Amino acid sequence: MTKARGLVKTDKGQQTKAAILDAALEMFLERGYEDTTMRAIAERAGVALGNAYYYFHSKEHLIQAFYGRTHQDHLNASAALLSEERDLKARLLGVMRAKIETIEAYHQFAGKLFKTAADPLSPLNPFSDESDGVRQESIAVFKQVVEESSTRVPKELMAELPYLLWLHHMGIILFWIHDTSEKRVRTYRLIDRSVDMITRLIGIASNPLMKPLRRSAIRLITELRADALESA
Amino acid sequence: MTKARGLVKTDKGQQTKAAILDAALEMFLERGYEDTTMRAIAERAGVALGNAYYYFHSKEHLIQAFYGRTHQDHLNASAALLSEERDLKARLLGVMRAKIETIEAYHQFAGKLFKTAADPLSPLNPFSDESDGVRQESIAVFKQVVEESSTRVPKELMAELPYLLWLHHMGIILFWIHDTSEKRVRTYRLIDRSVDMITRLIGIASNPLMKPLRRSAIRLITELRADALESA
DNA sequence: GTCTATAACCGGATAGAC
DNA sequence: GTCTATCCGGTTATAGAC
Repeated sequence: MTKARGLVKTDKGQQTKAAILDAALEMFLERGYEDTTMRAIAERAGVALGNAYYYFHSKEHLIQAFYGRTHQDHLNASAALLSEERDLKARLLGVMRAKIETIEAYHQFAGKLFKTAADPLSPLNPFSDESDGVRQESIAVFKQVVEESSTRVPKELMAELPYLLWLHHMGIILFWIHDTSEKRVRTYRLIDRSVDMITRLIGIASNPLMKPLRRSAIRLITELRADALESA
Repeated sequence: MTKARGLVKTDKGQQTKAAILDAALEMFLERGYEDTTMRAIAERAGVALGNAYYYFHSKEHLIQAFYGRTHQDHLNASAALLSEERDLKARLLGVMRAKIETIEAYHQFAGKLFKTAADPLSPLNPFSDESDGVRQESIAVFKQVVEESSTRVPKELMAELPYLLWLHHMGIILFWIHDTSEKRVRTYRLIDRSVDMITRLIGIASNPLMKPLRRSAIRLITELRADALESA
């Protein structure tokens, strides 16, 4: 209700905003999030400190661009696989590996990033309203992974599966943040194993005998999703 | 290896440290974590600002006391149930509800707390070495939940189940942090539903026909646990 | 109304005297 | 072990230019 802030109208404004953003992402990569001051960002971008705040509510808001940027990278990196491969397991595996590959460069400051994202009140929180757009797009990728695969999934499960896979992917990222192994081998191993488990579980859950359990599980997930997103 | 800080030797030191801690926890409850300044804590404790930092490396370190305190509360709140009830589902349900009840008073600043705990480099991180003691004790509660129940669990599953239940409990807390519903009804509902699912899954996983899947799952969990704790 | 710049404020953290 | 003085950086207020 207050802020016209960030709603840039002029060309010059666009350029200024982009300059600030570029400077920020550059410096985050160079020296990490916490060691990059707003003053330094403003200086590199060639604007005054107050001006940076005119375009970005806070330092955290600069990170939102990171989401969008890496998401786009991820889409590009996954596109070929998703159009060629039809096996569900291979699709999921490929998409997850691509995800880690696209964010790998940011590993050193991902911890700080995650830290701010974990705050329920932060706009960066993946469950928050402000993250809705990115989250929807991210879930959509997993929807595509399943829908355009050769695997048949019961309709009721299909309704929740993309969200579940997105949750799984968030868990993998959490693990990756903590993973200090060389070349992130542990994360990749975890991906291999968990994707294997998931595809097997989907198979089992699709068995008609599992219907009662499946219904309970789906009710659980549906509520979980509704609640998590509503209260965020 | 560096710091003698916080290693209190004298009686007077003990008292000062305790005074600071009490003042801090009081004020966190009264006005929340972020609205409580170190200056205000020092003032209420009757010491100088610098002195508070002599005893606690940072504001975050004041929170560690919170862990110990609520864990003890949780143990007390669960003791009666654990000695009387033998049904696994009832035991797990009781322990989980007791957990939320014991931390409910801190809900308003739990978000900030979680935020710092999410940082891989923070000593408050539940996977960190510094948290090892509390984590072990916490996992031990779930070990007791299963072992002293009337349910038989395959040995290989039994080895990982306490850790899994602890992970589930961390997930519930994460949900609770984001839960703004009245009386936290959503969290309690999630507990009911997820505990129901878990006990059913244990039943299914214990079926001999499930052995191959069970083995895969257990291998996944074992590695996950080893990696998460080693790289922390 | 759109944008820029300067000067403060505030609170976490540290230095160093006693 | 305790204090005072100070730094530092995120954030805000405000004045004004286009």
